[in-house]
Amino acid sequence: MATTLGYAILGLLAREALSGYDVTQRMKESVGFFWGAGHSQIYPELARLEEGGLVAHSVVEQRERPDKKVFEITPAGIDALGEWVMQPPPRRPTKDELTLKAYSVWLVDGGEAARLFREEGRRYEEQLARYEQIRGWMEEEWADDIGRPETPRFASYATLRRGILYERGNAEWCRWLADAVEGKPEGV
Amino acid sequence: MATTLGYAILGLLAREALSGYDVTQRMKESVGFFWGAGHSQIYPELARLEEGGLVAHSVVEQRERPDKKVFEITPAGIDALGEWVMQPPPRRPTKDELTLKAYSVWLVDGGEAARLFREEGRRYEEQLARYEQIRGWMEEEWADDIGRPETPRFASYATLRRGILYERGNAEWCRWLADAVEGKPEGV
DNA sequence: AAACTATATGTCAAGAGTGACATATAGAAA
DNA sequence: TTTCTATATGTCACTCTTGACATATAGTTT
Repeated sequence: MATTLGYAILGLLAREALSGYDVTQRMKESVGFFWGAGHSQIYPELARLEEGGLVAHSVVEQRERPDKKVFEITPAGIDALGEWVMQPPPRRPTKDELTLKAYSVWLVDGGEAARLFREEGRRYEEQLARYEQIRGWMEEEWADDIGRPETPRFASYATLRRGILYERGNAEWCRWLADAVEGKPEGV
Repeated sequence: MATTLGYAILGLLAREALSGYDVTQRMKESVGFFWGAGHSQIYPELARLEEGGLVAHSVVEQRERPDKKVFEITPAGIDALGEWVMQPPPRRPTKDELTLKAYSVWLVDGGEAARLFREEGRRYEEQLARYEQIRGWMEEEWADDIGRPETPRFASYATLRRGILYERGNAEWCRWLADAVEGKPEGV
């Protein structure tokens, strides 16, 4: 019924009612860790979801800000989201531009390549540190819900753990590659 | 100058001259581990690369098969590829449909979710096993080149290591999540 | 004889995604 | 006073990507 972006939005609205602007913000933080979209994709997609009866909006008038449309997920939306969750996702090729660059790294100077991959590794480590911090916070503040798979907090925690493994793997690989192109032997 | 797909193709042609059909096959194996494209994207992209002077083709007549166009990278193509490698890639959001499903996993039955994530975990483990096998083969057969960052074999080995960390992280996470939605405590 | 597979090269329509353009309110900063 | 930032919603053109359609040779299988 909906597109993948549609299900990403439904995943947010299943937690709380949001305006298109709010959805756009969430796409830069929480959900943004594993899916992405700009507002130019989000507003039309919300309209399509409403057309399909998966969400409904009401206008909220504001005094100190422009009025906004707040979207709520419908029972049909909850059903559609739950059914989509259980379908095994199609196996699409991972597209990783940094790995693609590594594939041609043999053409360039080792020292310069080391600089690039060390810098990229730093970025992954920074993101990893942010994730680890959020994880610590969640494990303290959400201690009870994290053990309950039927809560949205458990699901958020699960996706965070995925992000941590991802960033850690990337950071580790960048470090290894930077060392290797500089001629340092493995494990030093 | 070229698109990311263009650089993926140049990365292949920097190793050996290939027909469009060959490039398509490589996109399902080696390069396909971190980039993807069907032939309907590859043929027009090869034409664009040729227009830009980055590749050149010659027609090879065959008796038992249809004739083919074999593409070679030009010196300008090598230069463009090397320059692109050194540019830090734009930070695009990781798009992982399985993680997106995990974000809404709290809506569905724990037992059914466990089945899904265990099955997906198996797929990652299978891919990991394939990669580990290739790694073992490379470390035996390519032992000398793997220590030389200026060889294409080193670069291929580097991307394989990235793939191993990726699949391992995914498999580990799927196992953890399947256990968690079934109510099993951490580390059992 | 017909169907299927592998090789080989292309086009086309539709959908997904990006970045720029466009407009509006209101507070805060320069 | 002007500019900047945050909130708020939208469109548009362009590019990227996917999947189907299209054609052709030659060997293998049914």
